Amino acid sequence: MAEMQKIYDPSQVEERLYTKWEEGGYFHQEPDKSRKPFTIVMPPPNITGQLHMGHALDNMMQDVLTRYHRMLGDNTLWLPGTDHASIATEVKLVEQLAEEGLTKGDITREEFLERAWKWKETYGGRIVKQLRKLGSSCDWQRERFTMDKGCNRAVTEVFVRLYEKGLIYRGNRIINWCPVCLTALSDAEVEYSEQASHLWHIHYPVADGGKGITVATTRPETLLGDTAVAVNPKDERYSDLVGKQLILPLTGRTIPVVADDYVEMEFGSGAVKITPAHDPNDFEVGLRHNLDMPRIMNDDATMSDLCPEAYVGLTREEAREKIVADLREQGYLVEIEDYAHNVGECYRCHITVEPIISKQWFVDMKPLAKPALEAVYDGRTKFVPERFSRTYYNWMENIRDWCISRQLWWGHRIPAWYCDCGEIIVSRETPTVCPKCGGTHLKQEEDVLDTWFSSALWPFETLGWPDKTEDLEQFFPTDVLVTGYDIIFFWVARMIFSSMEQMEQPPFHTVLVHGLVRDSQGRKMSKSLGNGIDPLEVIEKYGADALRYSLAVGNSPGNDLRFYWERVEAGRNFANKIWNAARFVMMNIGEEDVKPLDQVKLDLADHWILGHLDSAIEDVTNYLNNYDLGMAAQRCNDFIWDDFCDWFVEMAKSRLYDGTEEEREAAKSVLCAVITDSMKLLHPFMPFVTEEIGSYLPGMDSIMLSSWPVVRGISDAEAVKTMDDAMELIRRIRNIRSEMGVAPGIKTSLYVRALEEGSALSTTEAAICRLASVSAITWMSADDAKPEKSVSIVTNAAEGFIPMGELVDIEKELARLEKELARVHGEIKRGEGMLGNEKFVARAPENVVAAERAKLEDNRALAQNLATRIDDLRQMA
RNA sequence: GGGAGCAUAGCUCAGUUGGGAGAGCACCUGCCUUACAAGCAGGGGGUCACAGGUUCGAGCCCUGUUGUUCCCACCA
Repeated sequence: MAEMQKIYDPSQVEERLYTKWEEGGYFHQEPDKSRKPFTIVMPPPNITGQLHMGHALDNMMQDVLTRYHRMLGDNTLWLPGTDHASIATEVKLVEQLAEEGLTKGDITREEFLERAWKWKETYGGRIVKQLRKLGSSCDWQRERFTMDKGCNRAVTEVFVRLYEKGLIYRGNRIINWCPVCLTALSDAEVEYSEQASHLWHIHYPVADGGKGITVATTRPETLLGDTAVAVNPKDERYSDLVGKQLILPLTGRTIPVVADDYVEMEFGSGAVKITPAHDPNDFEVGLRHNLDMPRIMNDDATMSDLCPEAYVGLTREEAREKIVADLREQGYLVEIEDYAHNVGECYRCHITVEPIISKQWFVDMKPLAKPALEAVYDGRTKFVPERFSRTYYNWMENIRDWCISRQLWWGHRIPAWYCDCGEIIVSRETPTVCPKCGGTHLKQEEDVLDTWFSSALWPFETLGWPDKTEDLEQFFPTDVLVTGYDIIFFWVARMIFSSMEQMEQPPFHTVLVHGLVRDSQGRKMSKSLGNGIDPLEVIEKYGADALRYSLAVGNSPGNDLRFYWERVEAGRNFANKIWNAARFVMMNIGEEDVKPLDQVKLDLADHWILGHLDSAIEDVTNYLNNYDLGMAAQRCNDFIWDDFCDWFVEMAKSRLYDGTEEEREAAKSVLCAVITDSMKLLHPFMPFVTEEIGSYLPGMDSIMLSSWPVVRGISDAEAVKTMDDAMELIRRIRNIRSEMGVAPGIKTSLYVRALEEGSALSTTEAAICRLASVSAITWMSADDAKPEKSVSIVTNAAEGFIPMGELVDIEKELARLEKELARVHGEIKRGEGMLGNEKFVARAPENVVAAERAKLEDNRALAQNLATRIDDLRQMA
């Protein structure tokens, strides 16, 4: 057997073990109908991405669950993959072109895609290599890519199905346009931030004379596209002007005054300029009043030739400046007011988006949203923590149609073809003739789909859908989705409605939500701030186990956590601690066989540690089942460090060094059993060090492939209690020594007043002496103490129960709780005006009420129990 | 405007059926005790934001207040 090093060095271990696991096929399992499946699909990182702390956290959590379920014996699959990240990748590629002095216009689509695939080959593997460093036990044999052939087929299938159902349509609508990426964006892809700006008050004179109207705007450059001024129909100030024409300054055009409810009378002057082509609200007004919708900006946000000649070709910023100057000069500018308002930016390039009318493809969301909402309402999918379901409701109930077309090249090209006759053909296969006119001149849609369209299908497209594969049958629906709260809208919501539509069931039963990893000052880690911590650097310095530990301990579901090097250090220290504990065990076991627990005579300390091990197993199992990873990790730490290392190992030394053969056998057996189970419990969190230690343990091939520990129940409760007394005794002696300033090296004799004659404590006397640094214990009766010359300790085994008053009327308590419950649920009852005009009937309360009622019944039973106990105690007293 | 989170020891945070106020780091004291100084033993330190309420009992449940962070909506 190899000698264990004094200090655990992860760099000597991690890569070797990972290679062993991967090449040994440890991560891969074939579908096995005889076993319960457990499936996680990995949120696919972007191929443009580099591993960051968010990935580290996300993947640690998934790995913990995966390793746990694998050890439970489930048919476990963690399916990895990467995302083509349409827009993000295209941004990179355009940058790359720019370095060569080129633009997209200089090369063909085919050349561009060739570069993209090449880019994917070069950099796309980077992130998956990095994920391996974390110890991620995902099945790389099943690795997928959102743009591989299978995914492309799934995307096409879904698109065609939705189109045929009338849920995908093409239309002229106002959308968010990024003038740099030169593509449409969905609402979710726009980020808003408050910016200091101005409110410009501009006077629009009446064409046939009269006082005119002053409007306020944050965007004076859009004036050139105004086709009306709107006022509230109830606003008496303007009632005589409705229907009249106003002069639109700088243009020589006249525009009508229209009445529309959208206008708030109280804000500003109560009159709004209407630019239908460049503002979502104005667009709606424009539709209602049949207004012209001139697009006054080009795709790159320069002023279009629908503007007066003086402005054509200016950028929107230049146009604003010139227009304000011209208005001022011509006397139309009434006032400039400071004003802060929210401005939308492209989530990729952070340029201010321009709302623009454009012909795009959309998904009709309302019919899809309804089943997706129901799935969460009735608990088929649960968010952990639960509060994120409200975030989800909030978004899904107010869902708007999803703009899915992107004017990009890198992505799934929309499977639609246009015939010269005007017919649109949406088809799974490339069509050759137009079914309407028989024409053969068909041109495929240039646009690609939103990245999230393919991500939305991830839980089933990766398992072989639309084919009915064995994988799909066994592993779908998946179990847990682990992700940050920041992409609930982008991704989770879309996976749920896509799965409800295509698979007629939710894609997973649990969404485990985690927070963001922030820096030590609580700031978001970002490239621009330069405050990001590279997980690979952490791994290099302290090991993947230490990193994982630092992300697990002290983190509760859904909450952000701050990154601290100190925490990683604590993880490293813990790894080293257990390494040395194992080293101690191995040194003492030697080459001899270890007897099974049922063949040795257990002493007090054995019963005690085995009892504590049982409860640790129980707790850790429960925590993991409840997705409370932080608590589970903490519990492992506490048991191993405090109970096992600080107490049991120390207690066992007397027997190992000075004990009889029988005592040595027992100590070795227990040490071995406990360290083995400890490594198993900890393995999901710290896979490397536990696996490495496992390789030294007798009869252990791989901790990773071993089975999850089970409660033994062989510990004797009385013995545990006596051991607790012994520990208390030791603590008191230590205290007294410390107060008296007696160094540990100086052994004193100890007189203990035992409460009982021949206490069981005496069997562990040697260990107590050792831990308390006393040379001997003299047991005395309670009457014989000689406190003045010796340390006198009294153990009090019968100390204290919780004093509890009389429990009052249980019925009253129940009634009160129920009243409260009714009120609470009265408040959260939802269902007003959701999904547009369609009234959605919520059925949240029924099952919640049932659950609450069950809880109350439990409470009641508990209360009755306590009352009985108190009665018993009273009678005893 | 709507919604959610957070406020517990000097710092960062745990605390899930209401009954012990805790961990890591920092600090103080004593220890190189043959697994581990990346360690061991002992210790100081908190009116659990504030005010009410329910309860025999509240960090935990209810109401309100203050401070703070975030998400959604976007009244020009």
